[in-house]
Amino acid sequence: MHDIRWIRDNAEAMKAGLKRRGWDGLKVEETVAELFRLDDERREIIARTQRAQEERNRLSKEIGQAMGKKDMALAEQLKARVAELKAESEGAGAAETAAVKALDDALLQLPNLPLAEVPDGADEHDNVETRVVGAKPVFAADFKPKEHFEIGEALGLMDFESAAKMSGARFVILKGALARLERALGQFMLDLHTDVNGYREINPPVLVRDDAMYGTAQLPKFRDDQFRAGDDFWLIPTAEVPLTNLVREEILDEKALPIRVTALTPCFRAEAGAAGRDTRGMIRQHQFTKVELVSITTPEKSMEEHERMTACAEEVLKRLGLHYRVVTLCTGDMGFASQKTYDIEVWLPGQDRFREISSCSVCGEFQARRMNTRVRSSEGKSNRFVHTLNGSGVAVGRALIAVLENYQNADGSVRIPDALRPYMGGLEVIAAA
RNA sequence: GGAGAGGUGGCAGAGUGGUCGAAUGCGUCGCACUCGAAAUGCGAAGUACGGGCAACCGUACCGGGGGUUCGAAUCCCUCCCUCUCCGCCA
Repeated sequence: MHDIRWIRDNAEAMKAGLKRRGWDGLKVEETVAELFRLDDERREIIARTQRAQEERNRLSKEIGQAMGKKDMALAEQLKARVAELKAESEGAGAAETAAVKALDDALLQLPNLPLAEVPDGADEHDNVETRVVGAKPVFAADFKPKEHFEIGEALGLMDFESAAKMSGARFVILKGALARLERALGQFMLDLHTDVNGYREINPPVLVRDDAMYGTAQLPKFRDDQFRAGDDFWLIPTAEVPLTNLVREEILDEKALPIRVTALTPCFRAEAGAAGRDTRGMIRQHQFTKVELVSITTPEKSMEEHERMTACAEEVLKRLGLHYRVVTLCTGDMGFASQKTYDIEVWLPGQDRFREISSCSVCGEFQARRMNTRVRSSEGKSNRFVHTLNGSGVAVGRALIAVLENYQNADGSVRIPDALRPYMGGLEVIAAA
């Protein structure tokens, strides 16, 4: 969420930012003009309400004093005057509430603005490859690497049909060694982030209320992408939601920052806008496991933290011996709350292309404003909003896909990467029973 | 699910209709004392919004929302949360 005062003072920067986000020029002008109108209205109403309230307070105090002096006649006279003001004052109060809400609703619809260094572009084709790490695995000349679902199904350990019977499309059942492989990947990543990368492990709720979803900006704009649980809860689409909301409505000590937390959770996504995309296999599921990284920092440290977080996620792939590249998302491809995003894309030989396996974003104070999370200032100055960052470290389901495709053998078996063997009871190869 | 007790500043904890943004203690910051520190003494300090070039003024905030009243931290309703007992449950 943006600060209306900042928008007032930096209208041109706001407009330019929205245009870089891909907004139509006319829509930008209309939107900003409407914000100004709502804010003018709001301030005028507030001023009016306050004047009315001031008068009421003053007279009420006089009533108290009159009664103290036992001057009942004066008190009654004053009461009559306050009663007259009352209706006016109440109407003004209601108008104020409505005006504040109207402005907030409009502000909640605005995406975060891209940083200057973010490349301009319309969609994923304009993302910029920032670095490439490792190399494609080498297969025999006459062997065409299979896709993960072919490998999994042939092994009899990946079952889409049974999943469809009980839950429908976009679900999968992993069995035996593949079920364990997914568990191994999650444990491995969590251990890496806690033991080596300095994150604190959290086991959070996966059901959250509206406020939390507003805090990280899944609501109000992306309601259709979410799963509802009962009347009160949402299923989290990512552990970013509970991890970031850990500090909602807090005023933090600067000494306590940075806060680095990680969690392994199931994630739930309706995939409403993705009909027909990635329907085969387990690339895009309604339910998947992900290890998430979240950092809360001071405004000064967030950019540095962004690089650090991305490196922490990359370390997962390095240790698994997977080939990947890091791309800087262009303005048109970034998420709603992000100022700058690195995607990590892992090489999938079966698909013969890179696919996203992690996304690391710095959100500036965008989420902190929504959550009202601040850092206490040392000397006299007013408290500032913290900066928030989130990144996948990494998506477990997609990591499993990557292991299957990169470590497959011509005979249909799959070698286990060294880093995972301790988590697989020493197993070296997954082969058909 | 049933019964009861609570939710007040960074923390603890008074306050049951008017001068209460709120006693007191702890913690924090400044000053004095001290070679220095501790102890002690004195003093300072909430957040947000509106107005103003500013000093400053005003409004709101005692878990959230609504109500009663001339006036609400205080009374009523409702929701959320915490605790105790009972029931149920992985």
